[in-house]
Amino acid sequence: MRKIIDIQKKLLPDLLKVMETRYDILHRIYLEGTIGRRTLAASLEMTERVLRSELELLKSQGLLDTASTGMTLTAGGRQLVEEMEPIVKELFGLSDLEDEVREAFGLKRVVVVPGDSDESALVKAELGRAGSRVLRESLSPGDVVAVMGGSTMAHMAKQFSAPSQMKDNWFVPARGGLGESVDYQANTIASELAKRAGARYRMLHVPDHLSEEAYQTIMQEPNVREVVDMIRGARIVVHGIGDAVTMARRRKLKDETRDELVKDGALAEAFGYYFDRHGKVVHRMATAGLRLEDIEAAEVVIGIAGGKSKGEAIASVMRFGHDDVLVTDEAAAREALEHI
Amino acid sequence: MRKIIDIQKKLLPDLLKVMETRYDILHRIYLEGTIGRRTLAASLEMTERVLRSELELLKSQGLLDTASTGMTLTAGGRQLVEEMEPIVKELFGLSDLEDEVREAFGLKRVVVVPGDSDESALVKAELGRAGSRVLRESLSPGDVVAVMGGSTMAHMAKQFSAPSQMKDNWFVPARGGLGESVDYQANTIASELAKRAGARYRMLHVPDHLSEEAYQTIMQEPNVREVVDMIRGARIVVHGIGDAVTMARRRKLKDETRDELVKDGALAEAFGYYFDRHGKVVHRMATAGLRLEDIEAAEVVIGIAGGKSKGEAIASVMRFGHDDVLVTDEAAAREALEHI
DNA sequence: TGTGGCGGGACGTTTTGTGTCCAACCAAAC
DNA sequence: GTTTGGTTGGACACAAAACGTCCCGCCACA
Repeated sequence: MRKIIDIQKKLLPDLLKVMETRYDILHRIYLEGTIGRRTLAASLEMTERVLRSELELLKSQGLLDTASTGMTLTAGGRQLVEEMEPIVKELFGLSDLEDEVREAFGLKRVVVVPGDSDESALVKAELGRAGSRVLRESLSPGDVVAVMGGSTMAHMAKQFSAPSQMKDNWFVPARGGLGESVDYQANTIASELAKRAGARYRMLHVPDHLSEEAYQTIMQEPNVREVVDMIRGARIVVHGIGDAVTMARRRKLKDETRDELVKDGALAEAFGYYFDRHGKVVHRMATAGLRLEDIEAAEVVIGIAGGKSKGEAIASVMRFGHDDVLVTDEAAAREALEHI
Repeated sequence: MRKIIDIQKKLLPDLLKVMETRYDILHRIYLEGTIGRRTLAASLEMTERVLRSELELLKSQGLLDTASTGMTLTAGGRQLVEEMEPIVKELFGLSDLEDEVREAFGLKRVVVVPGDSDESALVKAELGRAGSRVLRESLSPGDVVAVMGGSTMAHMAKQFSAPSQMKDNWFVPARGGLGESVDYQANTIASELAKRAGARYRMLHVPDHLSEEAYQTIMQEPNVREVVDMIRGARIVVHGIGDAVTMARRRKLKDETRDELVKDGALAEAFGYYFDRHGKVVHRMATAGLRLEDIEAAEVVIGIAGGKSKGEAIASVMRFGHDDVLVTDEAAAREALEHI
C-alpha cells in the first residue's frame, strides 16, 4: 500500500492534499451527523465556495446527501470514512512527522521525504529534489543565494530546475574552498545552480589553512572583497549538515585539531562551524565567507541533510537555532527527534 | 491495495483520470526510448499544449529528461513505469473490461461499476448512479426520454440529479403498466426522473391483459394516443434487463404462457419483449407503448442491469443488437462475456 | 408567526488552462 | 556546406474554470 502512495505522489504531487481535504470534510460531517455548509466552512477554515465545489463532487459520488436541514453522509459515505481511518493514519504519517520536527526545533518549514538516504541512492536524489524545490519556492527576483558544498548540496544542484530564467539572481559560494573534491565544492555548486536557473554567479577562490596575515592580505583584494560582501548580504543561505568527525577527516584537519574537536564535544558541522549537542559553536574553520552574524541576518536559511546517521548532527545544528527550513528524510527526522 | 484504489476511485475520480493519462505518457516514452513532443501528442491523441503541461510536470517530478533530440525517461521514471504495471492493471481493469464488452456486442459505450449487485445493495446503488450519469450525459434540450420499469430503473431514478433545470425535456413511460408494484412501474419512474430533472412528464395508464378490442378502443382516446405518439418518437430509451422466467412470474403470466416461453428458449426480458439466447424475440407483451421499430428508430438506447445472475440475460438482449449503451456491474459483465 | 440556518442560484472577477505560432537549435541527410 | 525535418521552449491571446460574494426561497424550530 505504501508503494502505491509513493507512486501516486510522484505522478500526482497534489493528490495527497486533495485527498486530505476531502477526507477532512467527510470526516467532519461523519462526526457531526448533520451540518450546514457555512458552519462546516468555518470549522474547516475553508472559504464557502471551495468547500462547495468539493461538496458537489462528493455528492455526485454518492457519498453525501443534502437536505434543507443540512448535509449527511450516505451509507456509502460512512463506510468510506470508516475504511479510510487506518489508511489516513499511514498516509499522513509524514506530514505529522514534519509538524513534529517543525515544532520541536521551532522551524518555519520542514520537508520530510520518505526513506533513508544512508540506504538508498534514490532517497538521496529525492532529498536533493525536495531541497531544490524548496529553494525554488523561496527565490524572489534579485535574491542573492549563498550555498555551501557537500554531496547533498551537489545532489540538490543537479536536480534544480527553474520555471523561468532568473537573470537578476546571483548564486555565490557561502565560503571559500574547504578542501573537498571539486564536485562537492561550494564554488562548483553555485555555478551549477546559476546555470540551471539562468542566473549569474561569482566564485570565491580562497585556499584553506591560511595564516592570519595571508588572510588579511587576500581580503584586501578588491574582487575577493566584492564577492565576500555579496556573500555576507545574501538573503538566502542553503547548507548541508555533516557529522563533525567525518567532516574533519574529509577536510584533512590536523590530528590535534580533531582531538580538540572531540574533546569539546563537537558533533555536527554546518557552514564551516562545528556544533556540540546543545547547538553551541565549539570551533570554526578559518576561511573567508559567511560569518555567524550573516547567517543570523539572512532571511531564509535552508538546511538539507538526510540519512539516519546524520540525525544527531541535524538535531544539534537545529538547536543552534538559526535555520528556517529543514529538508530531510524520514530516518533522519525520526533520529533527530530522539536527540532532543 | 485493492481497497485503497477503490477508496480513491470514490474520493478522487478526477485525479485517477489524470493519473491514467500521465501513466500513458510515461509508458509511451518508456516504449519509444526517445520521442519528441509533437510525435508523442499525435500518437496519444492529445493536443500539443496539454501534453506539454503534463510533460513539464513530469519533468519537474524528475521522471523525464529533455534534450534537443527528444525526451527520455530518467532512471526514476523507468522504475516508476515498471512498478506501476500491476497497479495500472488493477486501477484500470474495469476500463479494459468495458472495452471488451463494448466490442463483443458492438455497443457505442459501456460503463462497468465494480462489484456484484446480487451481493451488495451498495453496488446496486452504484449501478443506479452510473446509469443516471449516463442518462444525464446523453440528454440534450428538448429530448423525449422513454423509460421502462423495474427495480434497477427505480434505483437509477432515485440517484438522478440534473446540473440545471431541464424545462423543455419530457419523461414518459415506455409502455403501459406491466403489473408490477407501484414503485417499480414505468409511470412512477418517469415522474420521479422528471421531478429530479425539473422536466415535464406524461403518464400512460393502460391496464395489462387487454382484449384486442379493448386495446383498440383505448388507443382511440386522444390523450392516450397523444402520449403513445410521444413515446414512439422518443430520442432516448432507458430500460432494465430481466431474466425471462423471473419476469414472467412477477408479471403473473398464465402458466401455459410461461411454459411456452421456456419451450421457445426465452432467456431474457427487456421493454416487454422476451429474447432467446441468440437475441431473437420469442414473445411480446401486449401493452401499449414502444414497439420494436421505435427502439430501432431511437437514437440512444440505454440498458441498465447488473448482478452475476443477469449476465446471461444481458448477453442475450445485447445480441438483439439495438442497444447503444450498456451500464452494468463487474460480475454481470464478466458473466455476459462467458455467454457470447 | 417570526427567525436563523439551510441549500442552491447568480454574477463579476480573477486565475488557470489551452490552442496556436514562432524562434532558436540540433542532427542527420544531402 | 546547406538543407530539411525534427526538437524544445517562449510568447500571447482567448476561453474556460475557479472563486468570492451576495442573495433568495425554504424549512424547522422556537
